[in-house]
Amino acid sequence: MARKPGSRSEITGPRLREAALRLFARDGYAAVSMRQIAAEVGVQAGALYLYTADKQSLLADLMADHLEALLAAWAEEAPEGDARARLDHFARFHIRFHAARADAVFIAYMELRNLTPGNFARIEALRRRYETELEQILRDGQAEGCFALPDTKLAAMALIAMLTGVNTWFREGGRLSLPRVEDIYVDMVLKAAGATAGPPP
Amino acid sequence: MARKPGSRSEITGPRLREAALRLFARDGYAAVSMRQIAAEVGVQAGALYLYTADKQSLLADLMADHLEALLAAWAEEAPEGDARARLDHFARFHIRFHAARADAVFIAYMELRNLTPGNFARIEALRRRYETELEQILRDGQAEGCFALPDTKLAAMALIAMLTGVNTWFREGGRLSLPRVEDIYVDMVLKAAGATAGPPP
DNA sequence: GGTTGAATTGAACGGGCGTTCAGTGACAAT
DNA sequence: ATTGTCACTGAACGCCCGTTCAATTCAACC
Repeated sequence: MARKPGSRSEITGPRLREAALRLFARDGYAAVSMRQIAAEVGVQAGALYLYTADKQSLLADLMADHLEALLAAWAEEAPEGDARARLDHFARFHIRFHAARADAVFIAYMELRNLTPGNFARIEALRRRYETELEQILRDGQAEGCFALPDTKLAAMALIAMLTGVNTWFREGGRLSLPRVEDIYVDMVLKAAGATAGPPP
Repeated sequence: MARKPGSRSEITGPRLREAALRLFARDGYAAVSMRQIAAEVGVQAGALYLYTADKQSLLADLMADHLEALLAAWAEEAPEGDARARLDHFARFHIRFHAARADAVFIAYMELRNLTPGNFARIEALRRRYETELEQILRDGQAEGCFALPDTKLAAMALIAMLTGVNTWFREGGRLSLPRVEDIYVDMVLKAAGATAGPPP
């Protein structure tokens, strides 16, 4: 047996990426073997190398794609208005986007140490760009006089850590709906930023 | 050659735990081999099994010890006073304790998925106990009327995520000293909790 | 319907894994 | 000086790892 009936690269390629994403998120990059991924795809291990140079770039590409999708999605929202409204928007966007891609988020935060230095730099630069988006909002708010923050850089990291933390416990169908979670976090985020009172939720 | 000169179990035991802690934190549990740990200790791999039943319980014990030390240290601080002062105290304690044990913190958050179900339950129960300590402060503050929180459970998780995030970037000798970082985070934490104004920092 | 190129197999490569255990040298107590 | 236990070695067990490659079969086009 060699080539399988119905086989097409536009099918196997994405399936490889989906399987790798799920398995890496569940068990960790180091604990998942190429043979396990191949079995999930329904293929022998050797066939994977038609779609990725090696295991390392499979991981790096998954992470880079996730972060690029994140930046692209945020760029598309491009909120207008005062800093308060934009921070509200950012918090909701972050929670919503991350809740919809739990596996990719998990990998992008947990598997950084398994990247080679070159790949790490590439990924880290993308993450930094996203952080800067929030930092800009905080700086603008500071300038407009509607936020009160001792350090915008720290605040950006603190708020992102808080928002990303949602992913560790949120499950669809739990005690709270996602919009309700958004409301609660927006309230805390705005308060933490020292936002002057705006329209009540 | 068999027994080595100067060898004593009170020495090798701790050295094993220190080496495992450092290597697990740096490379991840799955990526570190017993032979690597042994080399770090200066011993052959087989000798490790005089000090741990297997690799899995080595990890579980490191995590349990960390969380038990955390709970014990917090119990010893036992802050008195109103909820606002206790929340201030908790935030500073959390940042200080975690900054001093970056490796253990990292492992306790990142390697949960490498625990067997039994060990996972044991560790998770300890973490939950710590979360409850904060939640109690928030509930008391809510009752005292000095906090304004839509959901104390969520707030507890959100604040812990924010505080623990410090560990991802804080390095001794960086732009900000630890006490300064504490001040900044306490400010944001109190604001996020909707704390009514107290003494300025 | 024949040809060509794409998709895949299956075996092999060298190496590392966690764990066990008989053997051995060093220390402590007598 | 002898004994007994403690701490450790070194080899072995069976197994899995990431990656390569010749051979093979299918799909697509002429």
